[in-house]
Amino acid sequence: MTVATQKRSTKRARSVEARAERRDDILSAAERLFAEQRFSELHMARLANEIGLAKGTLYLYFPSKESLFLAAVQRSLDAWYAAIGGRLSRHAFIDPDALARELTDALVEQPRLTRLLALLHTVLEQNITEQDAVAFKAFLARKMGRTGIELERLIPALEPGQGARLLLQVHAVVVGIGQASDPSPVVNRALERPDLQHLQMDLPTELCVALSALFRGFAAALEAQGNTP
Amino acid sequence: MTVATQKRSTKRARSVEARAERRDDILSAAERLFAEQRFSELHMARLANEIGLAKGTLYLYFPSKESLFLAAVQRSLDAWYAAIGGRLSRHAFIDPDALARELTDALVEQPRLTRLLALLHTVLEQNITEQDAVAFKAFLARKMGRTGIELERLIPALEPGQGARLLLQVHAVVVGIGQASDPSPVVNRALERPDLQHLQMDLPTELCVALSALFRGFAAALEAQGNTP
Amino acid sequence: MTVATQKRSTKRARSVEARAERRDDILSAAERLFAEQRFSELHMARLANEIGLAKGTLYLYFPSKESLFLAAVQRSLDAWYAAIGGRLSRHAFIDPDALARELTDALVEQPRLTRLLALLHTVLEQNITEQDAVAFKAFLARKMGRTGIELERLIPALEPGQGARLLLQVHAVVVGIGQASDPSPVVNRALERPDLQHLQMDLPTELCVALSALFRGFAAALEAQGNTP
Amino acid sequence: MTVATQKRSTKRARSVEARAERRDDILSAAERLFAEQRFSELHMARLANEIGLAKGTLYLYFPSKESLFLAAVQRSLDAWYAAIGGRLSRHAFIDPDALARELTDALVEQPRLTRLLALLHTVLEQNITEQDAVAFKAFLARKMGRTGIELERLIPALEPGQGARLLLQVHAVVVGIGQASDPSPVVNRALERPDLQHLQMDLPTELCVALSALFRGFAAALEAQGNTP
DNA sequence: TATGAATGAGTTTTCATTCAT
DNA sequence: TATGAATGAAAACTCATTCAT
Repeated sequence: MTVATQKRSTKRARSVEARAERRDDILSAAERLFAEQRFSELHMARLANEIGLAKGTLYLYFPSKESLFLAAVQRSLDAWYAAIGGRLSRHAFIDPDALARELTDALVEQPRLTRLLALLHTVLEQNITEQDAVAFKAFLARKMGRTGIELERLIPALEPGQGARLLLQVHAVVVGIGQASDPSPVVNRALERPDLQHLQMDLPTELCVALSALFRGFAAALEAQGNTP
Repeated sequence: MTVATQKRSTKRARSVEARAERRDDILSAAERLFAEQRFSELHMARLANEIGLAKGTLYLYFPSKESLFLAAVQRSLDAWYAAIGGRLSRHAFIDPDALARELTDALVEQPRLTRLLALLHTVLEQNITEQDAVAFKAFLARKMGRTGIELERLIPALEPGQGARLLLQVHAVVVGIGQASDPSPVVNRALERPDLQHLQMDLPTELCVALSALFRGFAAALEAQGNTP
Repeated sequence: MTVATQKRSTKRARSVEARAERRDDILSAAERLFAEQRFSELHMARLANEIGLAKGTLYLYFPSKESLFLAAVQRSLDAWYAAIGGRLSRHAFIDPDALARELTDALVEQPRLTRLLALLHTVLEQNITEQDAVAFKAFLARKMGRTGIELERLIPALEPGQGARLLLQVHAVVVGIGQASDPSPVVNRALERPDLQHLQMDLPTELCVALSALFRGFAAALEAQGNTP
Repeated sequence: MTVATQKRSTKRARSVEARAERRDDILSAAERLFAEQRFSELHMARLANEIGLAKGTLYLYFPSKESLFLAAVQRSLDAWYAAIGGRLSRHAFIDPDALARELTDALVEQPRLTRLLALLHTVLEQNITEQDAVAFKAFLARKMGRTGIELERLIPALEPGQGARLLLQVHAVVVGIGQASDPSPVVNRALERPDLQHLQMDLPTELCVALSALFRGFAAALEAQGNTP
């Protein structure tokens, strides 16, 4: 199917940079292959082969398959938050629709993130060490905190801390719509039937609508609260 | 050759009613045990044993483990929609907060539904026949269609068909927040740390907030649209 | 595939004759289905369904699947020996070629016998009671004894007892060529290749050649022995 | 997730030779154990354990149980043909009895071959890939072709191609008599009864007689044909 | 560092047979 | 007799991970 890239260079990664680069290669390959195959179907052997490494070598960079994919999730989330940061910094204030659009556009640039996020709850978080869990969640808290503050800057109605909370809900919505819009092949075929087509969800469209509504509603609720304390 | 060393036989379900009842017993047990153990840890043997049946008997009622749990999801969803129907029918009109509250309350009455829903995308829909997928999605379409119309009655701003679409988003939100609020034990422990506590999500609270915002925002968007066509 | 005959008459077989007839129906169905499906793929449920009986009913007639098929083998062997008897009785003496032809022709009239015989050694005789084994072998001894005597009548060179012994070898040859000429679908496909076609064996042709050679050689050996005692 | 609790590791077969040797060890063990236990009773676990390997390791050498035993059949057949080749090369010409004796003696040196051959038709050839089937049959064609030519040299009456054909029949006879002379324990007990003893077949004796007759008859038929064309 | 041979835990599903009805 | 619901034993194979080289 996918031809083994087999770089056959397989030089030893001696320097720190070389190691970091190889680690990144692994994550990229994992991300790429994961777009084609489900987690359980994507074997470490295939991944190693794709990169031109031996199976054992992967374990010099990641202690487990779960840990490897957790790193991939993290990397992809990182990129998303970076993209969001860049986009938001260009606004002085922003209305719900525009914010939803920015987040959605930033997500579309990371087309593999949603699949990876779906792994998070159902697979990865079931099979990692507490240490990894803490590290990942701390990373998430950091990113959300930072971007939350940015949101609070853009949406005056948001009080301190509510930006991050809003982001938690954004996450949930991304996960939910992400899963609904990425059905398995079998389900996909079922949803092609005329009478079931309206159950299909297009990720960008629906996500933008949902986020927009969420932001609008959130703001409205806060204003209502604010007006009638 | 294969000797069946009968131990103690359960009463035979010969009538149609008895069969339906036994099927229901199986689903109830599956639901109950699934609240304790993850899907992959919940073996058919344990399930059978719990009910006092032999493993093979389960397969007289469901062709596979996946199919069994799909039926459990369906039953639980059915109950949720029934509860929603009952609750909504008592309103002539409804505001976003109240609607969010009703849906949330109805969900809280089905505490196992969210976990089952999380299975849907990641496990069940990967391993079922197209026929089962069609049946399940048709069931979903029916329920959503009916309840969608009810929503359109309660929220005048909703045009025909938008009730069901809104429900698709409700589903996504339920799935997303459901997963976020039901972390694995390891993650749970991580989230107990002071600096990570704010990542915890309480299902009823957050769901109600999110749905309320969603409805409010949806209505607002529609009105905005309606006012400036 | 094969449409369930579903006689739905399913009258109770009260008289002895009715029982015998039903037993025969079962054997006929077993033989017929066994021509389509290998032993392990031919389930008792399918067999029962084909006849329009319930699974359990089969066990009122045969104590086990193996026993059922052993009876089928026996019935088919019986028919073969009957056919042979009829054919041989029409000769006063016979030459090797003609004898081989008669046996082969008699076998061709029982096209399912060879498959059943292949079951005998590898499956049935591994899983029957000693009692059944004795009964079957005694039956075989009876048939072979009788026909052996007939052979001794037709081939003067044969001394008493050698007819039966010759038949044992005939059996072996029938089994061996029977298996070789009835390859599995996969092997069949392999044997269609030009360079492998010469490994194909046509049962009637090869059997006749082999038996003819066997008889001719047997007679020659005896004569050689007889001439130089 | 899946923790590999290494116990004691066998020496790793890294070189090509070491791998070939290990493969051979596996085949030898399989052959040896198969003399004691029927195919279905001989579990891969037992086999692995016997060699001091883990189950999984077997699958590094053979893709399936069937494929493993097919290789065993092939190896054993190979040895038989080698033995035959050696024996026949010592003759300038040969009479039927002597030929039968050589083949029988060569077979007796491979006491496990007949059992393995019985597997071929009933089990192995039902469960292999077409590719494996082709490879095996091609191997067989090669061996038979070579030995067939040898036969044609030794038996002048044989025309080109008839040596191989004769070998096909030899195969069939070996299979048939092999099965008849290797009854299951139960049948064996039945055949110990005085009135059934004459159904017992002694492999070397009966095979030699049958082959001798076959060759003699074959030659006679050819001569008859040759004399009266 | 890299390799890849070796490890071994882990579980659904089938189907001949039984027996309550 | 007939039914068919219930029984439960049974085993090959995968693949993440390890570790000798």
